Amino acid sequence: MQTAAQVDDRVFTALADPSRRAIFESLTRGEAAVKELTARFAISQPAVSQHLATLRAAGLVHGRREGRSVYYRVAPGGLRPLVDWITQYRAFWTDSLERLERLLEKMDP
Amino acid sequence: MQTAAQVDDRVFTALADPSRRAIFESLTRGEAAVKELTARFAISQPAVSQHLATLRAAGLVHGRREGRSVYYRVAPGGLRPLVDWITQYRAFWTDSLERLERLLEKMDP
DNA sequence: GCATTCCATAAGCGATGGCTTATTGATGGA
DNA sequence: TCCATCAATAAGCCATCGCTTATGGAATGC
Repeated sequence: MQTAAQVDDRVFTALADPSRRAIFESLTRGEAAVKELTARFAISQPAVSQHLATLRAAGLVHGRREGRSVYYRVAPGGLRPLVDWITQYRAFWTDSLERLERLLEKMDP
Repeated sequence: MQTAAQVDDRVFTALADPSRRAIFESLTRGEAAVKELTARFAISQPAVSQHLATLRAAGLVHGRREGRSVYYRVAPGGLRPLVDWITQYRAFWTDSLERLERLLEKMDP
C-alpha cells in the first residue's frame, strides 16, 4: 500500500526542483510534447524526460503517446495531496481564502 | 532584492525533506525548544538545529531565545508563498474549495 | 527493408544534502 | 569563578540528485 506521507514526499520532492517546477508550470498552460518542452528549456532531452518521469511518479502529470511523440499534461487532482497538506495548517496562513472557507462551512456544513 | 521564485524555492526545498516536514508539523501543535524537538525525533541535536535553520531561512518558523533555551514556533504566514503558488493553479485541483472560491469571487468581486 | 525522428533508459560525473562527531558560544546556578 | 546545560557551527562522510553523453526502442516515411 501507499501511505499519505509517501505521496506527500513524492509531490514535495518533485516540486522542490526549480526545473521541474518550471516544466510543470509550463504544462499548466497546455499540453506539450517532450520535444517542445526540450526546446523551451536550456537542458537536454534526457534531462526533460527524467524530470517528467519524476513528475509522473508523483502523480502530477500524465503522458499520452501519439505516434512518435509523447504529449504530457498536468494531471487533474495531482496537486491534491499538497492542497490537503496545506489545508491541515490553514490556521497558519490566515488570509482571505481561509475566511471564505470558514464562511462556507457555516453556510453548508 | 528577493524574487518570488527564490522564496518559493526555499519553501519548497525546506518542506521537501521528511524530517523537516515532521519538525514543522510538530511545531504546529505548539512552540517547542530545540531540546524537546531533539527528544521527539531520532536524530542528533545538531541535525535538528540545522533543520530549524533551514526552516527559519524559508520563513516557516521563528526562534525565540529564553535563557539557555531557544523556543521555536511556526511563523504565521510562512506558508503563504506555498498557498499563493498553489492558488495560481487552482484550476488543476478541482474540488469543493475551488468551487467555493469561485462562488465568492462572484459574490464579492 | 532502411533511415529518420522522438523519447526513454543507462552510465558516469560533479555538486549538493543530510547526517554524524567534535567544538565553540551563551546562559544560568552553585 | 567554575561547571553544567542548551544551542549553533565546523568539518567530514556517504548517499542522492541533476546533469551530461551514449545507447536502445518504438513509430513513421521513403
